[in-house]
Amino acid sequence: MSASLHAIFKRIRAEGYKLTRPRRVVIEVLAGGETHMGASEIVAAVRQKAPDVGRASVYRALELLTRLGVVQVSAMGRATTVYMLTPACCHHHLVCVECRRTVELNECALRDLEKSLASRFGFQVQGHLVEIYGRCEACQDNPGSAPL
Amino acid sequence: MSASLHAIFKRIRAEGYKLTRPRRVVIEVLAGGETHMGASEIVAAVRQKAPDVGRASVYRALELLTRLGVVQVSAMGRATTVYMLTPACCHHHLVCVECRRTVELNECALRDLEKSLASRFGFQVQGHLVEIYGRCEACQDNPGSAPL
DNA sequence: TACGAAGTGAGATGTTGTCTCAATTATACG
DNA sequence: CGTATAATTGAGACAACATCTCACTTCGTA
Ligand SMILES: [Zn+2]
Ligand SMILES: [Zn+2]
Ligand SMILES: [Zn+2]
Ligand SMILES: [Zn+2]
Repeated sequence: MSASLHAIFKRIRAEGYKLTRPRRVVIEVLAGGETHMGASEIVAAVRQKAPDVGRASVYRALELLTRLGVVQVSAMGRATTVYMLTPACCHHHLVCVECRRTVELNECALRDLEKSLASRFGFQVQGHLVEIYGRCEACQDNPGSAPL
Repeated sequence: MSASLHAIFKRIRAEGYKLTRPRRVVIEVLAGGETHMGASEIVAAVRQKAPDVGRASVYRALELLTRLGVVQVSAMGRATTVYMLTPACCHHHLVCVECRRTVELNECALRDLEKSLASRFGFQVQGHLVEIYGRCEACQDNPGSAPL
């Protein structure tokens, strides 16, 4: 799925940042968990593996990793955000706005677009996020019955 | 840009919800403001137009409007979310992970994909969100200098 | 008019995110 | 391998954000 952990670690050092324990554990947790996790879930999982890691450091790590393009933040149609490792082999999300269930898509419609952006805007593309919203089959008849 | 306010109001009633003052004002604020606004900005703007509207109702309206596909929530690479009216004529975001500046794109690479999803997954597509992350020209040389 | 369902405002409460600062540690260099 | 040093950390205070409860209002319908 995502780039190997080793490659990510190397990347952090290459950018001039230290590869510290909090950063390493956050990455491992994201790699081992669900496709996307809330910040509090990440904090809990990190402290299970490394009880001495502070909450602030988890947030700081997530912020850095987002800047590096290693991690992506998404709202998934909600008020609070979730984090995920940026998938190397592109997967987009189909999100049901009623029940919040998601389906992962393995096709990508943006590769060509990305290339053209680099030249048109001088933009150094790190990755992209695509979320398609709607109602899943089950929720089309009984709207407003979101279980989550 | 987005569907006309009148069309949105009609839509709310058509779905069986009441068109109340909080809901109307939230929509007006989103239509009149920046392309995307944080929840607290929305609350402030709403209370300027209608001081008697409670914060909870603003959140409730945003939640409903998101379920209806009228509003989209996005993280824009940050820990806190922003809201925007779902653009009728598709615009995608190019987001700089360093300085948070964004560029709006007016092309859409997903229309065909959307159609095929409907048949393959029985999914009733309401809209989609595309964010492309990277570093803008100015931030490629001096990373970590985010002003915002 | 009486009813019930849907919606609301206020504020308590809970959750999430940020900040400060002394103490610690990863890395480069000798 | 120490040592120097700047980056990074943990703790907990703090601030912002989001949700929940509940009595009250609104509105369509009988
Ligand atoms: Zn659903
Ligand atoms: Zn893609
Ligand atoms: Zn930038
Ligand atoms: Zn599009």
